[in-house]
Amino acid sequence: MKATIRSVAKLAGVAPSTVSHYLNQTAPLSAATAKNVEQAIAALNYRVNLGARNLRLRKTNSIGVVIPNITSPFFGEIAAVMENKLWERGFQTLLCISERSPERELSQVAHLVSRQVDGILLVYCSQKSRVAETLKNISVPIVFVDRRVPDQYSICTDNFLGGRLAARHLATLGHRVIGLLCGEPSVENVAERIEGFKLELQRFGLEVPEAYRAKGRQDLQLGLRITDLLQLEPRPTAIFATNDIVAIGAWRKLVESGFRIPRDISIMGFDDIAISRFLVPPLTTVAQPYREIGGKAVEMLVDLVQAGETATPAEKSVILAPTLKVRGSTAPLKKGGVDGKAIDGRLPERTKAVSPPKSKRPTSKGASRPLKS
Amino acid sequence: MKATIRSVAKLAGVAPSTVSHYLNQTAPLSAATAKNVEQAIAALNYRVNLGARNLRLRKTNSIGVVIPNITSPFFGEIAAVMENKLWERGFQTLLCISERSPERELSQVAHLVSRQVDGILLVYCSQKSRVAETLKNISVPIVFVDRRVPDQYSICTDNFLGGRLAARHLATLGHRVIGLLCGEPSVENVAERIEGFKLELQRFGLEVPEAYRAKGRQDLQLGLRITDLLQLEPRPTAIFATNDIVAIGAWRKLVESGFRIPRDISIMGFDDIAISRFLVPPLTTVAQPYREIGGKAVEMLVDLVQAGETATPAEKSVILAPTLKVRGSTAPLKKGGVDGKAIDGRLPERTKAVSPPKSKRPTSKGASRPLKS
DNA sequence: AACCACATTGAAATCGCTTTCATCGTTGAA
DNA sequence: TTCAACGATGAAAGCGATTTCAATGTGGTT
Repeated sequence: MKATIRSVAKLAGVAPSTVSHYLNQTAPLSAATAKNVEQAIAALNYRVNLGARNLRLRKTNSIGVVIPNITSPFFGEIAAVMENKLWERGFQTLLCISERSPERELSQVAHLVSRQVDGILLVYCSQKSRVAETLKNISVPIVFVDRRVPDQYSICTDNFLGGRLAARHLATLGHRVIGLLCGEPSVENVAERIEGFKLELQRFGLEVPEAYRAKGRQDLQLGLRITDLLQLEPRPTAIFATNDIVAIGAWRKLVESGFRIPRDISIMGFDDIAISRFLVPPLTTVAQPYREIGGKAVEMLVDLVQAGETATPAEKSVILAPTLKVRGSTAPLKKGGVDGKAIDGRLPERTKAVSPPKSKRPTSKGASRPLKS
Repeated sequence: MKATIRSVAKLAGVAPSTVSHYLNQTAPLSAATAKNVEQAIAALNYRVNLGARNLRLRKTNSIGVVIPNITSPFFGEIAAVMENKLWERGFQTLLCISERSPERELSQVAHLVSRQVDGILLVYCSQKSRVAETLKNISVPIVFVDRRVPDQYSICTDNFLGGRLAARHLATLGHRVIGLLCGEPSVENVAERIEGFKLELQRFGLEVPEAYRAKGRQDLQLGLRITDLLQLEPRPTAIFATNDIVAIGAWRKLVESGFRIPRDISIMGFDDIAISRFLVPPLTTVAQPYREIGGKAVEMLVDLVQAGETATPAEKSVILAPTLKVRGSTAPLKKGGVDGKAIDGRLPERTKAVSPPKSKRPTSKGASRPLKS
C-alpha cells in the first residue's frame, strides 16, 4: 500500500496538516518535529500524490500539446522544444498526436480539458473555422502554434514572406522556368508560401503555369512527382518545394535521373530540417525559426496561465520572420536564358531515365515568358 | 466557474450520486430523470473532472513515457508508435524527454510516479545498474524499451544479431578492409552491435583494428569523422556505421570528397530510418522493427497494468530480430582484394579533398590482414 | 389490508491533500 | 503576578468525483 500523508503523520506522531506544512514550508516547525517528519517520510518512501494536490489546488501544472505528428522533422523539433521549455518551467507535457485527423484532434482537446490541463498548445489540422468554433466555449487558455489565428494567441512563421524570399532568390539567380512541388493548398501555410512565391515572381515578370506545379501531401512521395515536371518543355531550371522533405524526395529522382545539382538544375526547400545541411551539395532553403516558435509559444502560454484573468499581453498573434539559407543546391542559371526559351534544353550527359522530351511540345507559346513588366 | 457534478445535480433537481450513476451507467435511471440530467449536463457544458475521478478510483489511465529525445528519427518513430497505441487503448501519454541526462531522467521518473501514472515506458540513458537500483522500490509497472534488461519487462532489438548481419553482408561482398563509425561503446546497444560485428567478422578471418574505428556520440557529426578513416593505408573499402544518421553524415563527406557510392566505397548503417531509402543510391542497413518495438512495449505494459497483481506473462524480456535491408550503397569489392592489401588504393578520379595519404604509412604490417583461418 | 419484492434515488463516506483558524503552551514586558 | 504576543501544532472543511447501502415508492400477492 502506498504511503499517504496520513500514514506519514501517524508514524511521525503528528497531524497530517503538520506534514503538509513541512512539505510546503507553509508554517514554521520546531527542529524536533521537522526531523521526525523527515524520517517518517524517508522510512515510508513517501511521495506526495500530485493528483490529490492538484484537485485541492485546482491547478495541475500540466499542459496539453496537440500536434499532427512528431515523426516529421519539423514537428518533431517543435514538440521537443516545447516539452523542454515546459519541463523547465515546471509543467508536465501531455502529448497528443492527432495524425492529421480533425475528429481525433477535437476529441483530444476535449480530453485534455477534462484532465484539467492548465493550458493547451495546439498545432491544429482541422479547418481553421471549425477549430475556432469548437474551441469557443473552452475555458482553458490555448496558444496556436505554427498557425496564424488573428485575435487569438498564436505564433507562426511568416510563410508568405518565406515564399517571397524563395522566389526572389531563384529569380535573382536568373531562373525563368521554375517548377513547384507544393503540398495541398488547403493547408494554409502551404497556400501562403505559394502565394508569396507567386507574388514575388510577378515582380520579376515571371509566373508558374499550372502545369509546372505538382501537388500532394507534403512528404517524400510528393517529391517523386518531380518526374512530371521534368518532362515539360521547356524544362524547369529550378524547383521550389514547399518543404525540405519534399525537396529531398525530389532530389533522389533528380540524381537517379542523372541530373547534377545545381549544375543541371537548382532546387530549394522550406523549413531547414537537420539533414538538409548534410546533403551534397547542402540544400538551399527557407529556414523556420524552430526554437523561437516553440519557445515563444510556451512562454506565451505559461504567462497566460500564470496571469490568470489579469494582464493580457498586447499582441496576441505573433508572426516570426523566416530566413533564407543560401547553400549549394541552387546556382545561377547557366548562360542567361532569355525570352522564356530554356537554353541547355538537352538532358545532362549522364542521364539514364527521364524519357526524353517527346515531340509533344506544349502548345502554350512561351509558357513562362516574362509577364508585362 | 466550471461546472461540477454538484452543479449539474442541482440544476437537474437530483443528487450528485444520481448524476454519477447516469454518467457511468452504474444504476438504472428512469427515463425522466435521465433526460433531466442529460439536459443539465448539456446546459452547463459539463465535463467530468478526471483528476477528481482518478483520485477516487486510484487509477489515472495515464502512462509516462521517458525517452532520450524525439528528434532523432529512430526515437521519434518509437515515441509516435507508443503514443498512438496508448491513445487507442485509452491511455494518456505523459511525455518526458531526458535529453540523455541521467539526473533528469531519474527526476522525471520520480515525477511521473508522483503523478500516479499507471505505468512507465522507459528508454533509459543512465547506466543500467543505476536505473535498476533507483527503480527497485518503485511500485509502478515499468517496461524498458529498446533496452535489454534481464528479469525485467523489457523489449529490444537483437543488436548483436544486427551487428552480425552487417558483418556477414560486408564480408560476403568480399570486403576485407572495413572501417567502423561507432557510437560510444558505453551505450550497450552500440557495444552489442560492434560485438556482433566483430564476432561475425572473425568467422571470415577478419578483424577491425583499433585505428579503423571512429567513436563519438551517434549523430551527423560523428559521420564526418570518416575523413580520419579515409587517410588510413590501406584505405577501407567498406564502412559500417552503428546507425543511419551517422552513415548519412559520413555519406556527405564521402561524396564531397569525390567518392562514388558504392563503386568506390560501400557504406551501410543501422536502424532503417525513413530517409535512408531516399538516398541515391539507397542506404543498405540493418532494419529495426520499429512498430513491433513500440507496439509490443505498449501491449506489455497495458497488460501489466490491467492484470494488476495477477497473471504475470511468461517471458519478461523480449528480443526482436532485426532484418538486413540490402540496398544500393553496398556492392561487391571490385576485383577481389587479397592478403589484406587493398587494391584500387588510388583515390577515385574526381577526388577533391581528403589530403592524399602522406608518407607516414602505418607501421603495423598488414593492419587488417585475415586472422588465422 | 398487510406484506414483500423490485426499481429508483440519495445520504454519506472516502480518495489524499491543502489551508484556515483555533488552541495551547511559552515567554517577555508591565 | 498577570497579560499580550508569539510560535508551534492540529481539527476540520473542502477540492470533485465514486460507491455503498439505506430509504422510498410502486405494484403485485395473499
